[in-house]
Amino acid sequence: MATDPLAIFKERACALFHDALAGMGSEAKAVPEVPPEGMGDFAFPCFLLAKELRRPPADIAASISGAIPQDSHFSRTEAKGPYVNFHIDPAQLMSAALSAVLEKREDYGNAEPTGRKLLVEHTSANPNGPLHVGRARNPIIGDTLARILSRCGNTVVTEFYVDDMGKQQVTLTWGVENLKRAGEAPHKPDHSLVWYYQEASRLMAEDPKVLAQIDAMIALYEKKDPAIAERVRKNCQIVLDGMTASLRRMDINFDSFAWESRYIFDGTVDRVLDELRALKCTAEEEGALYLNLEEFGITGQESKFYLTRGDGSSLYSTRDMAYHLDKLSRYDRAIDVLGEDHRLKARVVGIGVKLLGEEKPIEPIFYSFVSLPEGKMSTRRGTVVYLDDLIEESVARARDEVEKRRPELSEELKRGIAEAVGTGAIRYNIIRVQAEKQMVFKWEDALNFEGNSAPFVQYSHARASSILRKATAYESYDPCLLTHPSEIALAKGLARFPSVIRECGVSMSCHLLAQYAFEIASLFNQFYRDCPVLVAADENLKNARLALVTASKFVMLNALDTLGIMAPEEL
RNA sequence: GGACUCGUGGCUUAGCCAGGAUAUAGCGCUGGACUUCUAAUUCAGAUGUCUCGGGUUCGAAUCCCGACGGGUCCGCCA
Repeated sequence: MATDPLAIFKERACALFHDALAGMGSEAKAVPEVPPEGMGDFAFPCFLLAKELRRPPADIAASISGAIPQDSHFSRTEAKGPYVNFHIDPAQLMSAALSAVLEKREDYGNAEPTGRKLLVEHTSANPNGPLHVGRARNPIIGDTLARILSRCGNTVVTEFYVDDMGKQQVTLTWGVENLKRAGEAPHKPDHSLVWYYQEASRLMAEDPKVLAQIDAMIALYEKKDPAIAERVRKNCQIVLDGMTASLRRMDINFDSFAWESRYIFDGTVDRVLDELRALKCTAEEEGALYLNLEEFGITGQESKFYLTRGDGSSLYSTRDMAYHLDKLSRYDRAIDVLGEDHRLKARVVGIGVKLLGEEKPIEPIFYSFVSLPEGKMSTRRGTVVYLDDLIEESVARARDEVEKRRPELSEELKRGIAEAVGTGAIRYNIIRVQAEKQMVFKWEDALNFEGNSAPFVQYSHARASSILRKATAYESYDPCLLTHPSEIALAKGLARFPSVIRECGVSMSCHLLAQYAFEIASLFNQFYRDCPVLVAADENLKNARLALVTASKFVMLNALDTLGIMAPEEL
């Protein structure tokens, strides 16, 4: 059974079009496009054929259209200017869409298994304080992408790369071990520890003795001192636990954690350095090994890329090369979700990994920063909006709305709805924007529950659920009874879901899925307005509409699930 | 200074990779729809030199070059 109900129509249209074209003596191939509203379902442009056949495009379209025989899949095919447009027979489409969704249900939209195992590395934030809204774009993109790629038939593993070797983590540990906090500490561990990091950073900047102590700790750490490693890791783990707790609330979970220090302590970084040292494109300068980037097309001041310090100790990107070699040996594809500040580094790590003999590429996805209206966010300076505060605020606002709209619901139900709406709205509002566009964080946008938002989709899903709750189960349905334009438009939308998932996976972009979810919800709302279900004219029409409602509910559910957003039965 | 990236109604945004038929939507604005399966909904209307200038093309929001504006990077930090 076909997973994609549109595929059979598309193939048929292509075959008919090319048969007609062959009849005119042309071997040319044309790819169908999606025409504007009301002009059918597949459009074949005839511009490219104009040159070969030496006739105007509109002429060719008319001839081809005339040569296409009547076909049961299509209600009509017509030439419209320079295009040949195919209109899918609405009854056939309705039938194909409904049977595809109702057969696959929760799995509708999933592709056949590829047999490939992928790793999506995301978040990987320095464990020196709680996640802020700027960084939150990373886990939301990463988790959504993992869900999309999984529906595309891959086995997907998500991983958090824990940077436990950085100066920031040592600074945090120095703070925890040397500073005494006055007053009450915040309850959540990451929020409690960030004070030590901020305070230690401040002291380090004004007091050279503090700086010296921290530098001494770093030196010891780099000599692979196990005791200090344990002290630093302990604090990293505490902050990490706080971060993952916040993310869990948005249904973001990690399958594994890779600790940066591991690659130092188990000797893989040393092996990587030995191999790099032997290459022609590396050289040393006062004991420091560097990679000459000029021959890779990266010129200017950044053409010398340092791999070690003068004392031979490794640098961040070198350790990243070791990590990526390990990843690529374990998985068929390695995808990294990275902030735009990592663009150059990611390129260099990619070059390094290739030089070290790895054939598979690292596939980075970049996103631009989320800033505040008054400037960029910084944990060190404390100019941030913490993710936890945003979640609290969003859930509280959702709670107010539920209280206002559904006072009769039980306490437990209201709490569950507020949580789903509050966290869903955050995920949606971040994922709906293309990753590479920069965003300015505004509370009013982040807490938008109307229009293009998660609650809009959740609300439509709840409406569908409500109808199904009140209806008695139908035995069978006749898709031919569904002929209202709103019903047809909705069915066409439902039929598109598998190709939307595929497109998101191929282009590795998540914002298209949010847009699709919104479109389906909007189509469902129009159907809801135009076509009464429970009080339909007769029993047969009611059953057919119940089938359409059921299918719509599954598609909205699947789209929301792929976006990592809960779909409550009631709102 | 060099490199990368983004620039689409008042605000936010899709389309750009694979150029083609009236540029997608949301917010906001004006006006309408709750005796109707949940109005977090819906309908109508106003709002655009697709940053600017060149080029390629029968045809450019889309490709190329240049400029301008925002962001980011250019450390033996991470």
